[in-house]
Amino acid sequence: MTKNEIADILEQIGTLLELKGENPFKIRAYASGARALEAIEESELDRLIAEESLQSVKGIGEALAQKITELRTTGKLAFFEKLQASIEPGLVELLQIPGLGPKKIRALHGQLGIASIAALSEACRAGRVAELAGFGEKTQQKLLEGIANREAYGRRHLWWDAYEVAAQILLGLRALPDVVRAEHAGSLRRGLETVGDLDFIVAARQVAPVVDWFCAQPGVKEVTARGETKASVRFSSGLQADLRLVPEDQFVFALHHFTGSKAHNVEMRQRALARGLSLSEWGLVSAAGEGTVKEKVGAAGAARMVTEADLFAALGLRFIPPELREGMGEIEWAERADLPRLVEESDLRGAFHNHTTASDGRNTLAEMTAAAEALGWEYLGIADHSKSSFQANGLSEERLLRQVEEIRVLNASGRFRTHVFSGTECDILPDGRLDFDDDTLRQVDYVVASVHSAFTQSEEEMTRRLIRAIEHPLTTMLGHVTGRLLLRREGYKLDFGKVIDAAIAHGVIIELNASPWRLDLDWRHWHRAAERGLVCSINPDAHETSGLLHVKAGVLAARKGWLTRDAILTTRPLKDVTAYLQRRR
DNA sequence: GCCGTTTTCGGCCCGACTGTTTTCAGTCG
Repeated sequence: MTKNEIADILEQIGTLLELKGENPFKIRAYASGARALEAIEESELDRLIAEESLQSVKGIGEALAQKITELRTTGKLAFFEKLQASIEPGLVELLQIPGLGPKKIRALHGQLGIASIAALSEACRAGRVAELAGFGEKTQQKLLEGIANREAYGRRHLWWDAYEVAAQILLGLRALPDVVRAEHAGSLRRGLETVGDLDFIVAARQVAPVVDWFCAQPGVKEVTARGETKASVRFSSGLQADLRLVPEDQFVFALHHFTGSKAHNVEMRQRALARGLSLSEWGLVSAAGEGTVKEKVGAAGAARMVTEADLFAALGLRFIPPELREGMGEIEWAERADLPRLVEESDLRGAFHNHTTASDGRNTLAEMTAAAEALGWEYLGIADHSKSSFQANGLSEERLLRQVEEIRVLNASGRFRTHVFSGTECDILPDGRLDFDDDTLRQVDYVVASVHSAFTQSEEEMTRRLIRAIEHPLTTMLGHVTGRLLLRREGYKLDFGKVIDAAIAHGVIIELNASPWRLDLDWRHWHRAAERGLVCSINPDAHETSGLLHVKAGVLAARKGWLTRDAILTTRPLKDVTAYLQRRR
């Protein structure tokens, strides 16, 4: 079991103990034990266990040392299993409702016997929750809203989660002997930040074995439809997946149709009609009803229609990448043949805004650097939290300066080919000031300024606050500008036009936070913003080594925002980035 | 459950906001 997996279990123990009403300090001991464990490197952990000296680590005592050792050596923990069995699983689920913490859940369970979201919903509607001490009408109403939101959100899934499932299925489909062509389609292929369901388009020599294989995928909870041309399944995660089987000569049309979006398809069909053609998922035919596309675009043209590029060409268009197919002007651009060459994952040479165990990350500076080196990155920016982010173990001035020194030593050692930039994710205080004084800020290579508090300010206050941070001469870039958490929390209210104008005027970068939960600033703003000169930085906001991979989601969002390599700082080589940052200091 | 030059028991412990209260508990980031 990896150290982060062990830390996860310590966290879960903390949560379960909270629900039991345990001593809060004991609960915190589990959380801080998890933090302490993350700050140890894997090889070091094995050495400490072998030497029975885990207790020498601050935050790990006798009890935690024993539990960590048991998990590392056996992969299990009897104490944890017993604890899990002693608590109704529905209570853990209740923690997902905003406004409900362990205390309130205990009251609901103890006094009303509520142990599931469904039971909570029923009790709220019956007015029984408002009658409890410590609860009231407003709380009851808020809980109902939270449950309703959760249900609405529950119908969609993060792109990243959907992609992980879809990528495996696509690989499997393509490996089947009967499959000629297979692609995924829908909002997943368009790289939308959330995905409703998965669509797979397959051309196969034989249908039945493909359908059988699809319905037998691991995690399939229910087969909701199963026929000659289509099968639908639902996974235990709630994610739905459709498989569509089409003849090989219709594959391109089906792929284009099911990739969408609806707005894009409507425009494409109108364009076809204007040329006397009719476009559908089945093909491109004469709109008069008689004859096929061969008579309209020539036999040679129809014979060549094996890729989407052929389909677009038949309508006088350059190929439109799926990410741009949102009905937001892409067809006019493709007609003029000047679609931008969108950024690609291979263009990236590094990333800023990453965390280590110094604040709330789960891997050490050396582990994060090694992971960046393994990705072939020329540079890695570290930006741990600043002092006001107590909840995230933000760094004081002293700890920040110590980290700057640690990074200087690491760079000088030549241990990694990847250069590390020292930075800070500096809180923007409610009045727009930064969390560190200028002397401290001048010690780091760059500053990511982010909001982590007072989310409920008015649009005017929040806009003024961000602009004040932008005007600070030492701000390099803004972090997750709206603070949204996809499917969980809306971003705060903001006048985007004013903030973007200010950023351009002061040469401040805005990050495209590539965390699959954020993807913030939203892709919908980027096309216009970049045209006006805004520079983007694709930042994974990684809190562990695997989080660096999230730049993949960031690149997709950037492509949806029409961004080219030139608009993105993190595609530039180390030499240029270094010069850029030095000009800003 | 962890910690310790006020040390083996008693303290640990950020601040804003909300909704419930009439001085504060619970939640959140």
